[in-house]
Amino acid sequence: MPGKPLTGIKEVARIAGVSLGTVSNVLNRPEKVSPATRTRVEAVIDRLGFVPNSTAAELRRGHGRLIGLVVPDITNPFFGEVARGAVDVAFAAGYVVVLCNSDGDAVRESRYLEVLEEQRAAGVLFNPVGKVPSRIERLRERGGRVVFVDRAVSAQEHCSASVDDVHGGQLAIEHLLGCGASKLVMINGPRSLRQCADRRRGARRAVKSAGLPEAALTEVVSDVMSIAGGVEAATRALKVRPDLDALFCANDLLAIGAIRVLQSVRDVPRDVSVIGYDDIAIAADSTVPLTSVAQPKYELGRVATPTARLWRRGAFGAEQEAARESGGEQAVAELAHQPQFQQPLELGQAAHRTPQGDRRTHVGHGNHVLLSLLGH
Amino acid sequence: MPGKPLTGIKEVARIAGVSLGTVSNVLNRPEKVSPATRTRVEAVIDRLGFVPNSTAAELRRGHGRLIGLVVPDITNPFFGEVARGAVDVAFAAGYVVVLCNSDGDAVRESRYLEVLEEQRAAGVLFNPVGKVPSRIERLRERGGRVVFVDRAVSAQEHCSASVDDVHGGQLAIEHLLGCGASKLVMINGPRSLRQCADRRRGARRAVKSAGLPEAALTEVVSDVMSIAGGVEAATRALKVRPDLDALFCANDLLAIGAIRVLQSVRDVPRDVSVIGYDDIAIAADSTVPLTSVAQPKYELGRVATPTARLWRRGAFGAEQEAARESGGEQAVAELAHQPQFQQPLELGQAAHRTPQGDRRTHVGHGNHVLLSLLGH
DNA sequence: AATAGTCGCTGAAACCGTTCAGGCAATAGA
DNA sequence: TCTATTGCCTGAACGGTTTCAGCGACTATT
Repeated sequence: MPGKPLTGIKEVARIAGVSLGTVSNVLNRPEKVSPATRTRVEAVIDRLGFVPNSTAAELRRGHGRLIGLVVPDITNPFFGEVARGAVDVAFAAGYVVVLCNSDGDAVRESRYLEVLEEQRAAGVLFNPVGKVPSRIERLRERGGRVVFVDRAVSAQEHCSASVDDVHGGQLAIEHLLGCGASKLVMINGPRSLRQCADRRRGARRAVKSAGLPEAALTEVVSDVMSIAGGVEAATRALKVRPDLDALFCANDLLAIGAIRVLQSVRDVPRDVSVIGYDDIAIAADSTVPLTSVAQPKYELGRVATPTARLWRRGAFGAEQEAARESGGEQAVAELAHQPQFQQPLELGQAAHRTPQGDRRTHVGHGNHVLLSLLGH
Repeated sequence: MPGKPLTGIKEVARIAGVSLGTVSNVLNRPEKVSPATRTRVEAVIDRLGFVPNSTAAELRRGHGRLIGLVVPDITNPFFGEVARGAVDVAFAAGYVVVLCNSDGDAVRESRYLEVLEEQRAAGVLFNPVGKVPSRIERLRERGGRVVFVDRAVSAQEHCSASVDDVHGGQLAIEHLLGCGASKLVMINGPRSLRQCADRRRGARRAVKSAGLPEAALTEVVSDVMSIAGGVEAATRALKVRPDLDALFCANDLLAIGAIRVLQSVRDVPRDVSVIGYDDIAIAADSTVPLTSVAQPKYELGRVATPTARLWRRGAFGAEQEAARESGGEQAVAELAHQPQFQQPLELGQAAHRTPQGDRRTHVGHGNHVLLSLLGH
């Protein structure tokens, strides 16, 4: 059944007339082998179609080349982009990303962490459904590298990659005020999520800075951050604040839902300005373009991944040292400036041309990813 | 550095006062162990916080519990849904899905297949970027299970899970004709993709069946099946066929782009009926709901996965036998009727209520997934 | 009472790379 | 000539689990 009995390193060594160790060196430390021998061994490898068995290598090394990405919903374009960023970086380094879709279910999430532990994963990129599960502690004890993505947790406890959501919330409200609005509504997600709490904080701060009374901003909370949630919350918002002239939604899906409702009552965007958060592609390109606070989604994945992969091996040099010296303080690293992150990204303040004209603006974080490294 | 030296099965055996084999049995074949011993061993496992090392197990077994999912673009909601289906099934069976995003790049795709081979993946779910790469043959020779997803390939050569796209194309045109249209345009993807060719074939068939001349349907091809592609193709379509009164797009992203263009010239959907393909969630929920041919996306992933996982172990009983007897003929299996696929799905012919009223219809394949099993 | 079968368990082999102490030979330096 | 140094290679130990022949003890069959 299993085709030809797989060729192993042993067979290669025998045929090439060298020892096991030499073949291994050709594979992993070519510079240690004389060109002549190397060529000969490589020829045999090709001829035999030998493919190294990475399970064996992992067993020996004690850990694998798998990186877990645990997210609540991979069909959400936001996480899709994060995943792309993570996969790209991981892949370039010879690692493989395991997609773990917890589907908003804590049990499943926990089971995934267990599997990753069994697989001796090299690292875990984690966006928890709710509270940080205790299993994470176990994983960490065993030397597993865990990085929270888009979920700042106290820097004393964990590594994380996130953006400054307080700032984001502030940007959103400033944009709305710039449109001349004064009767503001924010449709928020559950405040137990750090991001939501932060965005709200920023929003309130912006209101205050503008010299407006606190009451100028009404908050409506939706349990689910989906289109359906937006529909429901907007309906409530119209009851609570029928005269609203601007709407800030904690993510784009909420905004899409909300706009659907608003449209049936008011002229959007003439009478009501709307701004979302995340800047998912579909929002930019949808039939009614949506203004949104851009997040460096792809970049979040990109930045978090090397941390999960090689944190502790000193690859971050200065940053790591800084974090270590301050005994677990939050290190703010603009990784965009490091060589491995030099690819230009089209984020930041940028107008976006649409067939309907420039109805849309990105209000962005640029590349500013907060990377919190823990002194383990 | 690596916390406490990980407890192995050996340690557990020693402490519980049994042999290695017994611990292994407790883990994998509990029924072979007397209740007394089992409880004792389990207690030790708990106490020590022992987590089996699956790399070792995989090395011994000769294959892993990883299933590769290779797709051109995971941010496309279509593949997102397929992934969900695959992950759900795989997970329930203790397998883990590795997300491999080839990003439309054949080189990267090939590299992924290599990694999966090195990892001795249990199976590969594959939606190739272009031609079927030769590496697939190698993989198969080694006993790797490969299943093509949403990409029917000749049944003599490979397993695949797909839907009848000829039928889908036919459904689409029938819907448009039912709306009273007669000047039809189809915006298609590259005809080198089987799906696109099939959808076109179905469309032409429907035109013919309705007694219309072939010229009633004009085809416009877009290289990329994205929103941007739709914008571009629709612009061309308006030039070629300015009087069009109905539009069929080979996927929803194309349709979204096309509608944006059409809207600026005509009243959609009053003057021009539009139908997409895939029925991605965002299309259903977007500000302008889009009629679409529903595909059982999630189901495709669900059905393909067990095939990749245990094909050859006889798990499909009758189906497998049938396929084997006919020496590689295409076996059409309505797996929806098998116990493991009994969860009801809301697909098929169904009206969809939106705030704007019933502007949207699913025209669907229902659960009918074509599963082509190969007699290896 | 002898034979066969079953049950629960043991212990060692096998899986396949990686690693590392060490060996050998050639070259450089004294 | 003798000692270091360096470059290249060897080969055995190792890692954690699964698998399987086999063993002793007990039960059922004849």
